[in-house]
Amino acid sequence: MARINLKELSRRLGLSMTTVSRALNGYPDVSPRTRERVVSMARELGYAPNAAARRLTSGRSETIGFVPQSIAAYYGNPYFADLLAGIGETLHAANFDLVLACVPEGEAPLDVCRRLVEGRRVDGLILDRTFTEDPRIDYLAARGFPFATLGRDRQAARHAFLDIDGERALEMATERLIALGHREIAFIAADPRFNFVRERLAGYRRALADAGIPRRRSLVRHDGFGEEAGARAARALMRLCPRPTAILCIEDLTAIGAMRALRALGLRPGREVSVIGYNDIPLARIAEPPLTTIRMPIREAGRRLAAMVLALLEGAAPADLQEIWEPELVPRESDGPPPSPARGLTAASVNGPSAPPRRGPRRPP
Amino acid sequence: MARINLKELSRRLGLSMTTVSRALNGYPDVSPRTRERVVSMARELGYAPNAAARRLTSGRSETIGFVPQSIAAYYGNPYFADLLAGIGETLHAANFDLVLACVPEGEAPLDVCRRLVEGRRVDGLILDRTFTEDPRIDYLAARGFPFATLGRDRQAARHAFLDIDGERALEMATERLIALGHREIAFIAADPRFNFVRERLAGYRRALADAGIPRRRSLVRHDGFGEEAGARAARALMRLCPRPTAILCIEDLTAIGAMRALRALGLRPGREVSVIGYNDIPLARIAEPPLTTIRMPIREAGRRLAAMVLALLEGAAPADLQEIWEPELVPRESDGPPPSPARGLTAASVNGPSAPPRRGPRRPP
DNA sequence: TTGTAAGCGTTATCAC
DNA sequence: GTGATAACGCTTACAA
Repeated sequence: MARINLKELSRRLGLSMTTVSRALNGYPDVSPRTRERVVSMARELGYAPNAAARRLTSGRSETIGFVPQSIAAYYGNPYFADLLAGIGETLHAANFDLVLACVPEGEAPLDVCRRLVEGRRVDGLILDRTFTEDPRIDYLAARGFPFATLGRDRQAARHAFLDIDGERALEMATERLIALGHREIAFIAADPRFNFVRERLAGYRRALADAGIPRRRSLVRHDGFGEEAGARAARALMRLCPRPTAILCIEDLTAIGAMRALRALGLRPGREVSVIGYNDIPLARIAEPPLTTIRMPIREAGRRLAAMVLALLEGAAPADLQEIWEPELVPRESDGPPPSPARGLTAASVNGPSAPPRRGPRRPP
Repeated sequence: MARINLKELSRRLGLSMTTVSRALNGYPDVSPRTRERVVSMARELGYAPNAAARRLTSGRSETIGFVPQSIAAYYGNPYFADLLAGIGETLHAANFDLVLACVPEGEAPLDVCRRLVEGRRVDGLILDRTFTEDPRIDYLAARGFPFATLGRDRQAARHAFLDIDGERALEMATERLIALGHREIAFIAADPRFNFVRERLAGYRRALADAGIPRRRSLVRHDGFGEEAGARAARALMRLCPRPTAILCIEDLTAIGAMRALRALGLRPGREVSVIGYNDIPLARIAEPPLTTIRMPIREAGRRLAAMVLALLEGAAPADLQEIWEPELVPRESDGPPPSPARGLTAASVNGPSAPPRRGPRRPP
């Protein structure tokens, strides 16, 4: 089956390429009869415009790139598929392609961005897990290239972003622990070059400050993601004096590793030591004990990010495309009052009134 | 910074576009001095060829598409990122882009393939989780379009594929249970339209047949993926008479759900009832008890699939690009002899000699 | 309402 | 070795 092109299609119709093109692309100045003839013959012959030609002429690639900081950082994170599905489904509806840029180890995400931008392979980009000093952002912002990030950063004022408020999330989690009576609250964090890590640290610190609890540096660790890191950090924390009675974790697997290490030390998570995770992966619900954690509407976030980039291409101003969504704290059984409560609160009295009111995320139009 | 194109670059060099193009693309008939001048000035001016123009002229898109049967089927599966990373990294090295096609619910994967193929958006495709009757395959094979699948199917003789041998995996797992003394062995499978499900069922049946154990239809269920499905299926299986003493599962989350349901019934997984999973997700190692399961080198598989498609574009014959890799059984603690052993075997005597010799996967050249 | 013709930025085919 | 020049298949002023 020889592929048919516009020239051949219009020849068979006895029309000019111009008219056929216009009929197919929905321009108004074509008579209804002509349009109908064109459309039906195009369908019959299986005509599909050559994307390269269309892109060359129009100057638009109808493609959006997604450049993860590192796909490796998503290993074991079951929500990567969700994020991609959200992005992809929105782009698909707009007839855009999604190019997934994989940054191999040893290569810089910036170089991958460059290749995409300078070769005009994409019309816009989506970035995630930005660094405090992120060359991708400097580069794109300097060129005025359309892009949106998942998460805020220092330059956020200048570009589109969607942040699921990690600062607020850790503030909520920390407040919850404080209300339960904890005062020695540890945080197993990760590389603070990640903006989302810094953000969550800020929430933790703010809650402590608001409660008048002095910070102890040794309670904050940067062991990072995964179960092993969590276990290692928990063991180290349990050697401190005084020992923390609660541990916040940068993500659920870290928390689950921490809980495992605690059990191995004869400490029951949720009783002797409280643990709170982040992400609400499926495992969180069935962990022992079920993990109190933070839920993020990640699929929805993917959709919105894609919609933001498309809006930028339509001329929207970045300043109008900046959203911060409220995360949701999911109370389960891995936290509770400290062994010798400083105040007389129960888990119930905390779950009740201070359960966070859920503000639904704003939807794309 | 105005984007510079070939015309402008050659004007500044005082050379023709032809020569510059040839110098840049490594053609032999350019003098070394000229090439050097061209390359250095191109770098200096930040010249990057326009992808659309290049694609239009060359007829190649330098893009490979990946069309998952459904991204939704990967939710909660932490290895999706691994597969993509493997594919992406190999394509990147060949200077190819990866288009991830998301098939929204309600749309047919075939239509997504069509769009990519007929718009010449991709030079080749990678498919996964093929169906027994898979219109994507019929379509691509009929057109002679280059593609490779993750997993075999009925038409496998005609196209490139890489299969991590699910039939062998389930045969191994079933043999292991038989050697431990089990005879009532159940299988919680999934929709048998998936070739990988049928394949695994075949391995299960072959092992039973080889051991002279008659099949019982009620021992095979098709509840599908995820923890809930596993729990439901396990409860149903435990109502059977005689009750199965072992349960094979289509994937780890299913197995973990089954174990949960068993515990709720007062049955200890690995003691009263053996359970074996599939995939070796991180959770498998830390489940209670740690789950015996099948490990797949999924990242490596992604790399090899990408390499296969690239080889097809170089003219390789599909028949030379068909590989079946040996999976690896990871023995842990969720299986053991049945409560009243038919024969006197211990778990140790099974783990020892019949632990599968690992044939390493063949590597891409 | 329809048609003509000029690009878009490359690569490939020839000559020189 | 190098350089005109013609595709590639489409969109879009501009004309009719």
